[in-house]
Amino acid sequence: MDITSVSPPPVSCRVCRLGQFAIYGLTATTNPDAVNIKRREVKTVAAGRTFIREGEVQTHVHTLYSGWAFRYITLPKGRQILFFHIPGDIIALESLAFPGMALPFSLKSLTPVTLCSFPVEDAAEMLRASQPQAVQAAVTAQHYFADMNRHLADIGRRSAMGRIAQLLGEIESRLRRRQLSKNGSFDFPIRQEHIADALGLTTVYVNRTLDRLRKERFIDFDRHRMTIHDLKRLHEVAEEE
Amino acid sequence: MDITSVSPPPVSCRVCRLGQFAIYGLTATTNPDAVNIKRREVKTVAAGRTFIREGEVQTHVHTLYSGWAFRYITLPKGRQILFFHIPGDIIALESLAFPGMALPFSLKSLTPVTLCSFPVEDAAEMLRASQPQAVQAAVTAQHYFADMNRHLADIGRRSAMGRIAQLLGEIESRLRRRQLSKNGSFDFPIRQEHIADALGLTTVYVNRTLDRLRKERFIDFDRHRMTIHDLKRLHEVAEEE
DNA sequence: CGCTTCTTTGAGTTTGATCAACAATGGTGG
DNA sequence: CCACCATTGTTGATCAAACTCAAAGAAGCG
Repeated sequence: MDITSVSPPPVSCRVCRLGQFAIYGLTATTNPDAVNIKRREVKTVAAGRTFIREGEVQTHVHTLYSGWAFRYITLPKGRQILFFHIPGDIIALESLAFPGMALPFSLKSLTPVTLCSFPVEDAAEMLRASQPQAVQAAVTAQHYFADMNRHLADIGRRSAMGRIAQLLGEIESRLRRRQLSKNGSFDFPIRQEHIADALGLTTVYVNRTLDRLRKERFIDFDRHRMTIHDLKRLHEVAEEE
Repeated sequence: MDITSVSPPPVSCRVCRLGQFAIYGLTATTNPDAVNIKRREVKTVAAGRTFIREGEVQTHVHTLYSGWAFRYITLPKGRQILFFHIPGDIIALESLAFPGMALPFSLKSLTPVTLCSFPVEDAAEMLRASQPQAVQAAVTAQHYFADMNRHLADIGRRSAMGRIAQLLGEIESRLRRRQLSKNGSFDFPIRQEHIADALGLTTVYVNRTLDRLRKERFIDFDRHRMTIHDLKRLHEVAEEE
């Protein structure tokens, strides 16, 4: 892993606002010290760094404590972004499900990033220690795999407009669950190039489509912030196109 | 499950040519009777039937003993085919990885299909009983999830020509590993409509593209059989477009 | 043989890509 | 604080890929 620096004194898991959303969320709520003990490292990564490379075997799973990152595959024709990670996400979940697995994708930071890292075996033990926690973790993993199916379908069948509306809607909904979106307005460090790489479009066309969405008052944005004016209407666009 | 009829006297797993390719393949090779004992049912399904529906919880995992099927999601805009299953494939692998999970997709038969079904718990036990078998099964599952990532990338970034070449190449390679393709020639019960639904194209355009591949002597086909004349060249097309 | 499901072909249209500038933004060092 | 540079975003013109609509041929099946 490409670590830029070790972060300032780690906050105790006891006061972490994001732990409840992590894969060990139940434990984080009922017994934060149990999480704190397992957390071996807190790492920071500068913006724009590939900090996990395709083919690596991960000894740790990571909770994205702050910042955004994305998961991608490199293809002859360019890169395909598979997923955008927001604060509270678990990274390298598959290393937990399949210990020893070589990851089939890389990870790159969009912003400076802070990761809380747990040895795979310790994380697994934490889940095993509590039946309800194990169930919750399994549900998270299921959602995650089901989402992959859906994403595949989204790319295959929707127009540029529909795909972008869908992506924005999905990101907003994930941020909202973490209390990181207020009234449809949220930090948005994704550049148009990344949207293009995630949806199989060109940057130019992403720009024109975003412009249409802006002109038609669906959304507003500048380089740092996105605001969705009418989530329901945006959702309709996503469904219909 | 939508069972059309119970099949004729089940063949013993001892003489099954496909068991070695299943998720319990190692056990099937070293101790076929252990597999036979766990196999509770052999079912047949007529062609063109949806035999597992989205949202169902599976009590069994199934090995596709004969015939082809596909996995799909229904969307407002039509269906998205996620995967084509060939003989020897495991169906509903995720029910084994996550017992009790509601499947996020449906399954439909392309041809008449025979399934060997194992209670989830028995299958899990069979894997646990042998360390090397457990490892092999985990590897299979990993490949499977990695393939999903790749498929997503394929749809996003390739032209119609590239996608079709890629799909044909991948199917041929999977069939070959099961000794179901000889010299690039194999049974092919997939209709052009299914290719379209898998790749996010229209049937008409799939037809024109297949026609181009035929005219340029990459492939030959009629309704039942596909022949790939030069696998390497087809692979190049898949990579480049 | 008659019906249904698939495949094939034609003509015209739309979506999104390509190529090429140029403008705005956000650091950075001086 | 300003000048400079590297990214990122915006716009125009043109082109190609893929879609739509429509209709006619094969194939397969009862």
